[in-house]
Amino acid sequence: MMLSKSFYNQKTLLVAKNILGCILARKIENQISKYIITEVEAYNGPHDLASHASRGMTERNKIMFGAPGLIYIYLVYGMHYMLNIVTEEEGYPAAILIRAIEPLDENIDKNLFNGPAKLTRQLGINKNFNNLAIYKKETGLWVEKRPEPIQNTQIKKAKRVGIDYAGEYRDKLWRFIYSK
DNA sequence: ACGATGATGAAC
DNA sequence: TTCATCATCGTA
Repeated sequence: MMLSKSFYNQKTLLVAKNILGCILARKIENQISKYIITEVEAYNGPHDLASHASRGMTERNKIMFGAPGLIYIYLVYGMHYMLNIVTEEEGYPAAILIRAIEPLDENIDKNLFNGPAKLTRQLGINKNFNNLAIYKKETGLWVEKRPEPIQNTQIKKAKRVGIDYAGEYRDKLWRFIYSK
């Protein structure tokens, strides 16, 4: 069952926690592969100094100000695409960054997907996905509800990675990690 | 510990 | 138009 647009129109920290354990599905040439979402980060609002949106709207980050459920892709370090999903109502800039997923197929090497750049590379996700809707199957990328419930004790909180410049927001525990 | 690698945004 | 910066990763 695919998560609908309304799922993403909730508080960003809630979306971050609730998407853990859900299934990320990718369809390439009629082949569907599925992965458990295991790690995400929240980039929350105009005041979050770690967020691209903290210095106002630009050509790159304008998707973050858009409707919930839109895909925000950007390139870092000249070579890595980052996969984000926009949260909350239009006009409020926020998104979650997908940092790690785990293949349902146990035969596939998990280590290929345990990083935000590694997973986009594996799934063939690039700038073409920017501004597409993750709640539409024709995008070829969607999220399905949790196959089984998870406990709060399975969710670890941590500081976000690579944002030491973010002042008072540097130490926010806005990174969420799901472990079985 | 460090270099790869290029789009982005702000300054000039 | 230039220039510093960067929500990372693989190799050392």
